[in-house]
Amino acid sequence: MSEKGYVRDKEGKIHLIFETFAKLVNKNGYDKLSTRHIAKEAGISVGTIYHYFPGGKHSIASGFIEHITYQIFNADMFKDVEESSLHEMFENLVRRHLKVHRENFEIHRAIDQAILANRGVFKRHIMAVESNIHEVTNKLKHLDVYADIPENSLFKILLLFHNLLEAIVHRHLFFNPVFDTDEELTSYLVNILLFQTKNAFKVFQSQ
Amino acid sequence: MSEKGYVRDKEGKIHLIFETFAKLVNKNGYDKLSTRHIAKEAGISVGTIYHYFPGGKHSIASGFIEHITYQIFNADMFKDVEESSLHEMFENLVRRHLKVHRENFEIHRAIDQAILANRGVFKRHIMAVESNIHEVTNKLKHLDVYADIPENSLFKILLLFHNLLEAIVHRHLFFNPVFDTDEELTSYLVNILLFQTKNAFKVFQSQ
Amino acid sequence: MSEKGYVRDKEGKIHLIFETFAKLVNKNGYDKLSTRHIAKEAGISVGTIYHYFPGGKHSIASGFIEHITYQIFNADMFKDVEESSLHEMFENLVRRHLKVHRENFEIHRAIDQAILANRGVFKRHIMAVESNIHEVTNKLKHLDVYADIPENSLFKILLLFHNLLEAIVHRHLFFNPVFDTDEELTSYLVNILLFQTKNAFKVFQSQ
Amino acid sequence: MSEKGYVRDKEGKIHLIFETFAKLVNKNGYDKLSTRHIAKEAGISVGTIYHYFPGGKHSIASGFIEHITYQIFNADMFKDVEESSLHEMFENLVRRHLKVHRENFEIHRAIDQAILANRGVFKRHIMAVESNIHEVTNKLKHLDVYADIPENSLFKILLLFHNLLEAIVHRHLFFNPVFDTDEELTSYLVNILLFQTKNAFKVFQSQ
DNA sequence: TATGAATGAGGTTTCATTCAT
DNA sequence: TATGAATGAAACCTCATTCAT
Repeated sequence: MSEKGYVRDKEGKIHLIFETFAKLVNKNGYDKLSTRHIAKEAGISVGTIYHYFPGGKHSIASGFIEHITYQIFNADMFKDVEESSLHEMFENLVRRHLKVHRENFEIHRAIDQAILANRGVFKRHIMAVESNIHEVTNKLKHLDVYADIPENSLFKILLLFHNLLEAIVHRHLFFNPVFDTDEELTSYLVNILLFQTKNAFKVFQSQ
Repeated sequence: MSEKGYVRDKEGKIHLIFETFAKLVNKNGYDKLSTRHIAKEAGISVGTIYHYFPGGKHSIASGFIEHITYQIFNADMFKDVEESSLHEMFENLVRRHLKVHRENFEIHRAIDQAILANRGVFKRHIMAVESNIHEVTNKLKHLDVYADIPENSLFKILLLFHNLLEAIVHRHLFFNPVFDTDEELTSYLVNILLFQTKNAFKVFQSQ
Repeated sequence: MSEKGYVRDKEGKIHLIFETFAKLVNKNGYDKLSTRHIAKEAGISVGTIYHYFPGGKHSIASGFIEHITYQIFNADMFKDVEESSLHEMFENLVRRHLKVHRENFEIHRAIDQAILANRGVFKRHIMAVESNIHEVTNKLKHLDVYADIPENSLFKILLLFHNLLEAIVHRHLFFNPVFDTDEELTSYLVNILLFQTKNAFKVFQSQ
Repeated sequence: MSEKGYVRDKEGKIHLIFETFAKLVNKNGYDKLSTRHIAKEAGISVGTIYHYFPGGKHSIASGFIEHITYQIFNADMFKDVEESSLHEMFENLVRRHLKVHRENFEIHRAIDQAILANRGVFKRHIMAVESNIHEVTNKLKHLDVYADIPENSLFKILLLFHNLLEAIVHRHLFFNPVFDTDEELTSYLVNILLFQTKNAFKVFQSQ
């Protein structure tokens, strides 16, 4: 039994809980989820869950959000941009975003529910997003294309970008599916994102 | 007033239930809400609630949404538009939208929760929005400014408009408050809405 | 509107209620049955049901039992008996009895439940059986084969006969299905019934 | 005794629940019984009951049946049989059977209700009876008197025996009390049982 | 006669959480 | 660390029944 053994075991448990959480949410939705269900499905005891997540179900959701924030929005999305291919890049980005959401439809819906239902989750979500976008900013600012933009402006632009993307995709998927095809949605979004980008740069230049 | 202490008043009861629902949601949020609480607060029996809303809490939310859809988006918002004042009109519109949401913050958050949690509510919500926007379309199409737009195009434009507005405001209020002031949010939204409008008209003209 | 019109209407309502009762019991069992369900299915109001059956669900069950007691045990079953064909007659009788129960399986199970659950139903059931067997006795005593048996003996024999039949069939159908085929059950029952009959007559002759 | 006021005692809890179940059924009948009442009377929480009996009331009944099946029918009943005393043995047996039922009248009626009302209880009941009679068979087959009978024949004979006994006693007690005295019932039953036994052996010998 | 709105007690079940082991 | 028995509040919903209309 190595010293690290315990730690790895601990991480394994947490991973197992997240995994089971995702599995059950995808199956039955966030509502029907309970700590007991997770425990049973994961083959561990409720006590163990509370040991790692003292806040219970919402706590797990909170943790899970941090876990997947990167998946939704990261530096790779903006890496290979050149002025000429901006449109194309946005298209890929939107498509990827849609894909991620479609593949884990229930998970993302569940996260929205958790955020709306619990103030604590709400706060940790905001912090997770912010920290993630800071990370993205830090990675991008070294690239030539973004070198001229002040760091805090870049941060703000990315934040708005992220939010616009999330807002429209979630609205379409979870609240009001108004686009008949993904193509339609993509083209709509790309247009708006391009517009926002131009705008943002204008604002930045006038500063 | 009978000895039994109850009065027959179908309309009044339903109204009372909606009223109490709103009151309690505003006070404690949708999560903490139960049919029992509503019954107690309204001074009626649980049975009565289930008599009118066999689906319980979600059913009430569902009904309530239809009840207030008009408040969020209606023809008056677009009445006094003239090309010159488009910007101004959008500003008023956004401000009004924000105001409505701020005044009933918890209600609107609750509705989002209900939609995410329950497929039935989701469906009725979509239908309510659609029917409301149809109504708006019917009222606007007689005005000179909109006379040249085919009815189904006008409908689609308004629907996208409505969704964009809702998407961004809800995201800002309930998920990720990125604007420091309402002014900032308003200006951001007006810009995007103007852009979308121009775009929509361009699309329409090219048809 | 004839004077009889009201009466016929009344009988029609009662008939409708019985019919609906049977229908719903057969569909969902006695447990899941409620006055409301009957009312809804029959297209009448709960009030009407209570008007005719002030005791509610159990009251209907009670009435229904009287309604079908005859079906289970009647004079026709014993009419064409001649010493030689006693075995055959019993066989037909048992087969018929089984058939009646199989065709209305849930109804008969429901009746047993009602009798066990409610003292009033229990009492009315006993009275119904007794009165029915009295009727059977009265019809049979005029036949040559039964002419020599004193009326009260005939009554007692028939009562025991009825009970033995019911006891074994109900046990087999509702509690402990031990016979693999209906043939097996029939032969078992015929044997016992023949034995009981001989015995009964012996007892009677020795009186 | 902890400050929390609860003790960990799995076996004891289950026993206590059965005990309380029996107590309350005897007092008010199966209908009026609820998990809430049991919890209150037993001084434990509703949750505990559902922890051990996830199916609630019917589940408890189910368990209880297995618990008392032995009491109704067991090897001891057939131990001291010698050809000469067969009649006497049956008499004791019937008397004992009646006594057991009289002493727990409501319990046995409740069990019948539970079996009729719930398919799950029905199934577990059948299995319990079968397994019990298997056990009885295993014990008896070593005795000289039963040595000549093939095991599966002995099983079948005992099963039919058990059912006949139960059928007639339950019918008399719970559905149609036709015997004026226990003596009368006993003599009737002994006769039929003797007859069945002879029959069964005849069948067996002809095989 | 017939209706069905209204009652509210009471049933089943689930839940987050604690804590002795 | 890990367990899972125990809690008991509270959710859900249904029910028989009444009574003004």
